[in-house]
Amino acid sequence: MDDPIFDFLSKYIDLTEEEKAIISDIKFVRSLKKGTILLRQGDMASECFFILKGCVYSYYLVEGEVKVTEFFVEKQPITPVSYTNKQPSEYYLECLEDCIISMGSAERTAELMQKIPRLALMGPMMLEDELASQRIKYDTFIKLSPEQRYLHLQENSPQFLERIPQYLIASYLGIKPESLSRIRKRLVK
Amino acid sequence: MDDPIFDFLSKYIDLTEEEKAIISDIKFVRSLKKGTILLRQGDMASECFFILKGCVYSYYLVEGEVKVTEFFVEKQPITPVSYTNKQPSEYYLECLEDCIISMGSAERTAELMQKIPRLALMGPMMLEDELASQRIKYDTFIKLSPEQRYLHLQENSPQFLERIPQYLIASYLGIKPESLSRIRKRLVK
DNA sequence: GACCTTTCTTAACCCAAGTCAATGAAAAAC
DNA sequence: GTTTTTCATTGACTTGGGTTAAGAAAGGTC
Repeated sequence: MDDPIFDFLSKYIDLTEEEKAIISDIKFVRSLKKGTILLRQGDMASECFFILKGCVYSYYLVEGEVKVTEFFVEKQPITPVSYTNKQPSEYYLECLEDCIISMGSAERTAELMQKIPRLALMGPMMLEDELASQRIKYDTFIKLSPEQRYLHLQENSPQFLERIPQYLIASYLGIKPESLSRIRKRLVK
Repeated sequence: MDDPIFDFLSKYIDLTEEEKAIISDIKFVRSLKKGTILLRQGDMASECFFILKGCVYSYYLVEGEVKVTEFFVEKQPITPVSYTNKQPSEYYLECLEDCIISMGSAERTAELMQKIPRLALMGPMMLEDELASQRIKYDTFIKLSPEQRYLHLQENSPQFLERIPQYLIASYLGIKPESLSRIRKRLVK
């Protein structure tokens, strides 16, 4: 059983084969085309997600302009703010590639928790990890110039540069595509 | 009993008078002079903090330059990343004014949890709140230009503009003090 | 008050990112 | 395979923040 979900869960908890079977039984997996919108600004998030294959990005639409805040790839969970705080979402979630995604509704989560109560222990651990990485992301952005941010991305997430179009990378770095082109040109020398 | 701590805790949990007495008994409060450093880059955080009075800020030192990431004021908890993940801190915490601060060590927290077990329920709730506000902070920074960030601060945290020197506000907004001066001048017109 | 330190403002000049427009390259659609 | 659309690059020009340096204003101290 080499499902990416179990790979992910094993970071937090050791599951027996029976427990894995229960999870496999309850989980709800969907194939989604590139361009599919998982969550729209203004909508309530009724699901959280786990990416089995593909790539998803989150963005705000500010005066018609896309502002990318995050890329998610294989083995990453996505818990929309809207799912947690029950307010309409401020941002979009969209598939950047054809994706295979496991969807988690409140009902299915409740069913899982009922059948495997100790799964609840994972919640705070995941929250802690999420908070730490969110803080690091903010602090990195603050500390670095656009050029340094590009180098940092090259260093730390080179896969992104290969599979994600440059105009979205530019937005993620807080600059325009033309500026990213120039930065790349500068760096070649 | 109008201690700011109980005001804060009441957001998450209703405490009996006995429980409040236990907390008052265990809590450890210190008066600290302006300029006191609560946490140094490279040090392990052995305490978390709750501000009863005063103002604290966090900053990185990048090539000798101060990069402010956060201001904390009355009724705010401060849980250093280093306290949670047991790694040396990457940033500093310093008193911006004379402060009265309640300090929380792992030992005192354990003692509290033992005497009032249901306090443990608060942990995940606080984490969730922290995560949401951290995300909003990042997203706001990404979405706005320096001038818009200043207007946003003026709108949402006007107290900061009164009690915090402008060169630290500038750093928090990601710009130099001279640029903030110019932005303010532009906006007057 | 006089002195010193810290903070804020202004001005001149520089540079990197934004804007606008054109072109080329690559990918998608037919 | 051709057409159409999307994406990336380049150039000319603008704009806003960085740099440096000087001086003004505000706060503390003796």
